[in-house]
Order: sequence, then C-alpha cells, then structure tokens
Amino acid sequence: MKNCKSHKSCIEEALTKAKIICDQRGVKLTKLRETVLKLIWKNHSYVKAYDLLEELKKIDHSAKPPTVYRSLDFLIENGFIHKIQSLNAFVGCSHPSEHNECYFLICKECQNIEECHSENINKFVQSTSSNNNFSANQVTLEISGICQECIQ
Amino acid sequence: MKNCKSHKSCIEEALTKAKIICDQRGVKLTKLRETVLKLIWKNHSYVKAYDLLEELKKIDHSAKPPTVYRSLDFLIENGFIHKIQSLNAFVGCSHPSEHNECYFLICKECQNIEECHSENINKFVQSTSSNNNFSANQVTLEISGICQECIQ
DNA sequence: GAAATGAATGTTATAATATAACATAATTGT
DNA sequence: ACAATTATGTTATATTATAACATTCATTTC
Repeated sequence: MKNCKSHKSCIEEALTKAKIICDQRGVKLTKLRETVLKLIWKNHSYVKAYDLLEELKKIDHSAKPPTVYRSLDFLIENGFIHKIQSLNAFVGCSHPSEHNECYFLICKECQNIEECHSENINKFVQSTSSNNNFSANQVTLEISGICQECIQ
Repeated sequence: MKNCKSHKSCIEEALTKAKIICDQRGVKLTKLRETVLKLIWKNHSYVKAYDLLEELKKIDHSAKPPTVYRSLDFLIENGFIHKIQSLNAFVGCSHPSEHNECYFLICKECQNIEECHSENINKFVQSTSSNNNFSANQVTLEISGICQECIQ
C-alpha cells in the first residue's frame, strides 16, 4: 500500500476516473456498478467474488452471483479492475485509461497488490513473440511473495 | 508443437525423466500417477481436470475428482506438470528437474502450449522485486495468442 | 408523451472447478 | 508380524462461474 496515506482519496480518484471514462465511452457506471467498484476499492488487497457478494447483500438484499459477476465483467472490460488469475480474485486498477500491459506484486501476507508497469516487460513479450513466431495478445504476469511492509 | 515430429518420444521422455526424478527423491510414481501423467502428455495442449477425469474413468471406473486432483497435486509438486492459472488447466512440463522460472505461450486456436525459459524474465523479476522491496517467490507468466502453426 | 427498442438487472437453476473428511488398502521400516 | 506411513477409495460439499429466461429501466423515435 505504497503512497497511500489517505486511502479515501484512492477510492475517490478511482471513482472519478471511472465516471469520466464511462462518459467518454458512452457506457454507464450504474449505481450497482459503482457500488461494486467501491467495494473492490475498499482497500488495496484483492477481493473474491463471493466475498464481494456478501458485502453487496448487506446493501442490496437481492444480490446474487450474476449480480456480482456482471458488474465484474463490466468493470474488467472497461479496465477499472483486474482479475488476478492465480487467485481467482479481483483488484482495483490504479491506472485505467492507460492501456499498457501491467503486472502484479501480490503479498501473501497482507493480500495487498501492487500494480506495476514496465517497458521491459512489453519488450520481453515482443521479443519472445518474434522468436517463437507467436502473435501475443494477452499477458498475465503475477508475482507472488512478501511485500516490504510484511517482510520485517 | 515445435520440434515434435514423433510425439510418442515426448511422452516416453517425460515418463522416463519422471521415474528417474522420483527415484532420486524417494517418492513414488505409482500406477495411477503415471497414468495421469501419460494422459496429460497425450498431446501438447492443455488439459482440464474434469476432462482428465473422464479419460481416467475409461481406464479406472472408480475414478473421482480427488483421484485426479491428488495426482495433479503430486505431479505439480514434483514439477512434472504445470498449472495454467489463466485457464484452470494443466500441461506437461518439458524440463522437469531444471527449476528455472518458466513461462508459457498459449495458443488460443489449437490449445498448444509452448513452455519457455529466459534469463531475462528472472532478471526482470529480480529487478522489480528489489525496486519494490518485494520478496518474490512465485512467478506466473502466461502469454496468450496465436501460434505459428495457426497464424496462416 | 406513448410505443418501441435496447440495455441493465432480477431470478432460478446449474455448470465447472476444487477440497474436506473419513475409511480402507498398500507399502515400508522395525 | 506389527506399527507407522503413504496412497487410494468414497461421500459429501465448498468454491467459482455462467446459462437462460423474466422483468425493469433508459433512450430513441414517432
């Protein structure tokens, strides 16, 4: 949770960015989708879909799996959240609208996830692709370990 | 499926290596585990656990989910297969006993998976780890796209 | 502003993936 | 042979995710 003294501003920033991007794209950040996005941004750790569902039920008693998964789909499609494949979990995206490849540092201790970017990884994918005559179009890079806070 | 004119030899090689490694480690490649490993090596594409279960049932009528998952666990622990996180699927490891990080080129068309190695990726993980004071211990890198065979 | 259209959500059911827990059998060490 | 350990059998259930159809809501068109 580097550079996050006031997490409230992380949430606000994420919501504001999402609204702007939705407007630009002519898609709708409905009340439900906004609520789900807020719940995911509750902190910097990842969230499991069914935990999210439990949270959502506290707000909207009628929430069911498709309620959550549809919102997750929308938020992923629009780049507001990411799915962490190695955990079947979800995390807020700290850079929506920038479409570079990103990768994740996942702390097994505190569950926090740091989203990272690097030209090197893009270059690496490009070079391995051309070496193998492979046409890449989706990269999953997840690094699991212990973060600086937890490493004491 | 680069460099695989006779896939039979891929299977034989995988089984031979697995046996040697098991002997060295004092663990057992039982009949069941060997069967599962063979089924996974049926080709170079990934296999889903329940598809594997169906195949296994043809041989051993009493096979059930734990039958498969236990064998998968053993084979993963010993590095004979890998789990592909972005697909919830499994694939034979073409280099057991060498414990370098590896990554995967996954063809969405033919489902074949090319297991790759590169010092660059290790270096990348090391440098991003030290930049972030992160202690990495597991890397998932899966690149999805279209392979040379399918790209026509 | 009523009707038509399409998008979003509600609802029920079920598919797909994975593990817990306990019983039995096989293997190994003493 | 006996005890201990490891592997497998078996039943049940947890977890993750989607299909299919009904209803509601928002937007456009007339």
